[in-house]
Amino acid sequence: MGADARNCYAGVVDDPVTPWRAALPAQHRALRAIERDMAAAGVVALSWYDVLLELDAAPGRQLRMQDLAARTVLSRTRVSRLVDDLVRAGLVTRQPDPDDGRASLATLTTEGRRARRAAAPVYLAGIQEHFARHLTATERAQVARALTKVVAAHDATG
Amino acid sequence: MGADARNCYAGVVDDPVTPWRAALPAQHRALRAIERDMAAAGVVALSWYDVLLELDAAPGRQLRMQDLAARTVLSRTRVSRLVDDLVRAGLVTRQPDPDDGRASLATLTTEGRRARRAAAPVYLAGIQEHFARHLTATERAQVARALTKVVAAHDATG
DNA sequence: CAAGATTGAGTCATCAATCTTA
DNA sequence: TAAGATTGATGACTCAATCTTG
Repeated sequence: MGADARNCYAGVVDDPVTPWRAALPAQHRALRAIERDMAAAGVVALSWYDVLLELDAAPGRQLRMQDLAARTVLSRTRVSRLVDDLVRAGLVTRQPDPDDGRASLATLTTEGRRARRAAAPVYLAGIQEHFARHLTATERAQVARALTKVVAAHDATG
Repeated sequence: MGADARNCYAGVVDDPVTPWRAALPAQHRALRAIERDMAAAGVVALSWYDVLLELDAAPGRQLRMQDLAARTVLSRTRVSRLVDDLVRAGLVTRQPDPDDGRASLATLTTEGRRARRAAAPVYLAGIQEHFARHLTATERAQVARALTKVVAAHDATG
C-alpha cells in the first residue's frame, strides 16, 4: 500500500482521493455481485427492485416519473422506459396525474408488491454478504453518515 | 429522515442497508458531475483517465489487459475495446507480451502521459468539489478505511 | 483442456429533440 | 414560454461464443 503515481496524496495526512478511489470498486463489485445473486434466485433485477421499493414506500404507492427518478439513481428517461417494462410485466400501472395533466403516475400493483417481497430477502442478503458483512457496526454508521452528507449536499445544490 | 417502508431497519441500532443506500446516490451523482466537468474542460473522459492513470503507475508504464481490468471498474471486454480507442487516439500502444504469447500489453505513450497530466487537475478538482469537500478529514479517512476493507474482502474471495 | 484476449449480439443509460399541457 | 414526459439515436457495458497460445 505504498505511495505511487496513482495517488499523489498517498501518505499525506488528509487525502481527498483515497476515499473516492476506494468507493468506486467497493460499490461496483458489490453491485455486480448483488445483481448476480438476484438473477440466480430468479427474482426481479436490482433496477426493478429499486423502483418497486420506492413506489411501495410512497403515499398511495404511486409516484410521478420525475419523483421516481429523484429517489433512485435513474434518469427521467430511464425511468420512463423502465416503467414501460414494469407495466408490460404487470407490476405497475401508469395513469395521468389528476392534479397535473402533464405528469404521469406510476402505481404499484398487487403483483408488483408480491414481486418486491419475493425479492427482498435476496436483496438484503446480498447487501449483507457483499458489503455490510465486511464492516463493523461502527464503520457502517460512519459510512452511512458521511455519504448521506454527500447526497444531501448534492440535493441542496441542485 | 423517519422510518418508512424503504428500509425496514430504519431506527435500529445497527443497520446494514442505510450505508449501502447512501453510497449509491453519493457515488452516482459525484461520478456524473466529475464526468461533466471533464467533458466541459475538453480533457479525456473519466474511463480513459482511469486507464491512463493505472498505466502511468505500472512498472514500465504497461499492463496486461487483465491486470488493467483488475485495477479499474472495467470488465476485460470493456478494457479491450477501450484500449482500441486509446490506440486509435495515439495515447497507448498494444504489443504482445514477450513472456506469454496469449497476453497483450498496453503501453502508455508520451502523448498518453501528456493527456493524463492535462486531465489531472480537472479530475482532482472534481473529486474535491463533488465529493471530498462535503466531508471532514476524519470522515474522509473513515470512508477510505471502511471501503478499502470491502474491496480487500472482494479481492480475497475472488 | 485451461488461460488470455477479442468479437458479436444484445441490454443499459444518456443526450437531444419532440410532444403535450400549465 | 416553461415543465413533465416520452421517443430516436447513440454510446457504454456485459454475456456468451470464439480464437489463440500455454
